[in-house]
Amino acid sequence: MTIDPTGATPPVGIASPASLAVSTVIFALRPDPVTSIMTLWLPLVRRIRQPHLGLWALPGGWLPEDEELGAAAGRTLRETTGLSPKYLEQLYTFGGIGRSPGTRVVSVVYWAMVESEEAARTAVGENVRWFPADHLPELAFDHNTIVEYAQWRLRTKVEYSRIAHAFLGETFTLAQLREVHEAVLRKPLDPANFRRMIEASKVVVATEERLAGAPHRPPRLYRYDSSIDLADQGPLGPAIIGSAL
Amino acid sequence: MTIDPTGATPPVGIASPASLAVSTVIFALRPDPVTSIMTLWLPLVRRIRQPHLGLWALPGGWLPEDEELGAAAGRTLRETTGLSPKYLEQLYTFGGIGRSPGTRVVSVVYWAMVESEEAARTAVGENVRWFPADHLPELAFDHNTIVEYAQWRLRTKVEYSRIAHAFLGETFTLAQLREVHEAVLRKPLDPANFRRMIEASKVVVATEERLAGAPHRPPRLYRYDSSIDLADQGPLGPAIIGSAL
DNA sequence: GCAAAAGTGTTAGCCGTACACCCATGC
DNA sequence: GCATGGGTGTACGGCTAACACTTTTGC
Repeated sequence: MTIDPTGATPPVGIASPASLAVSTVIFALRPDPVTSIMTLWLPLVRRIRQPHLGLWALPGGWLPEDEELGAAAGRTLRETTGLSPKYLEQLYTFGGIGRSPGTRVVSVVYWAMVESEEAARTAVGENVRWFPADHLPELAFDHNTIVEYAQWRLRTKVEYSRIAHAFLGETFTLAQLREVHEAVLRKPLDPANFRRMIEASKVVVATEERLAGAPHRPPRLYRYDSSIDLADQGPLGPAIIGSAL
Repeated sequence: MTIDPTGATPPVGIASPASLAVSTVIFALRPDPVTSIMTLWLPLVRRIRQPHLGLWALPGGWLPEDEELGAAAGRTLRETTGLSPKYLEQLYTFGGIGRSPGTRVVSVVYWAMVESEEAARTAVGENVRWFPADHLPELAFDHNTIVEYAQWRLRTKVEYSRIAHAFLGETFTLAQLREVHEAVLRKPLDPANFRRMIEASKVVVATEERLAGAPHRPPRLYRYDSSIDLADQGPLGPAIIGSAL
């Protein structure tokens, strides 16, 4: 009986049972090329090795011995896509035996959000490209499943926590914030009720500035109130917010 | 640039960056020895190796190359505690660099629930013991943090999903089901409103049997309706329910 | 009959939804 | 001034909390 739970000594007599990788599902809001409506997009990288050479996959890499899990997720996505996430949180660990041909690979997967402006700045090349989240090609490994799960998590979490501002810049209008919710939840929201819901949650504070230029009444700009977070994130805390990677 | 996200080939030139372990937080409901009120308990195993020799820890073990993550969690907890969980779900992956002296250990942690009767049958020995969840001793590694997080997950999940029946046997009274909710949420619930809430959710079906023996009106026995599960468990599905390990 | 828990009924308040309506700006 | 989105007011319906009340058993 080998009772050595989560212990420190490596498995005696067992040589490297599985390889440990870290991957990230990154979300950003970008306008649909034809309708201009904001929808969910995510960047993928083309595989330049076997297996699944040529297929699109989530950015990621192997876990170095001296790097924290979240830090490794942030680093690999910055190295491969050039993006700096505003929010990063562990999603799930995928370790199915058959998920990768050859050696067993266990992937600790994170999910992240980047601002729309940051996403627009990204270098898009032959091996990095943005895809609309609900029209993905066939991905490498089990990455289609992973993306599905990440989208589900994003949708549920937008409703009970207030993470939507991670898609936006420092200041934003309530219409922009509503646009985020609508894109994630894939349904229109009543502007009046949305305003009251956000005001009641107290997660935003009004600034004195207004956004001019449009042929309507100029909307007020708001700022996220970092001192308040109503969502009970649990004893682990809410992962990395801001560019504190 | 090593782009090989979640890939198949082991890290080239990097020898076994971290050891992979699997641990489980197991919950059961047992009566408080003095007040007889049902509260949350969990079984721990005493460490019989360094580091943290002698301290109590979560049951677990190393991940074999040919075993699924959930299966390994179920097997190790059965081997160390003799318990068969009725519900098992991945909790979180802990991989902090300093969490274990010596080699880097990444632990994929699961959480589980066992029936009260099953828990009562368990062999309790020198190296396996039940502890009340809110009066734990100092545990090995970061296991205190892990248990905290698991309790938080259990509390939140009891409210939006209907997993409380995993603590109970095949049939149960609504008072017993309410007792589960009260123990997990640590607050009393109105019997009348609880009844209506459960009936509205349609997760239980009434049987014709009643529980006699007490000096009151005998309560009706209910059964869990496996065909209905209102909680949106996401694309990954709800982990293992029943003894299908 | 009496105590105690099972089970039913009723009411008040809160909250999400729907929608009518006024406000302010560019053209 | 007119179209359009920003912003406010209000009323309805469903859900939950609180609690009175009836039912059914063992003693």
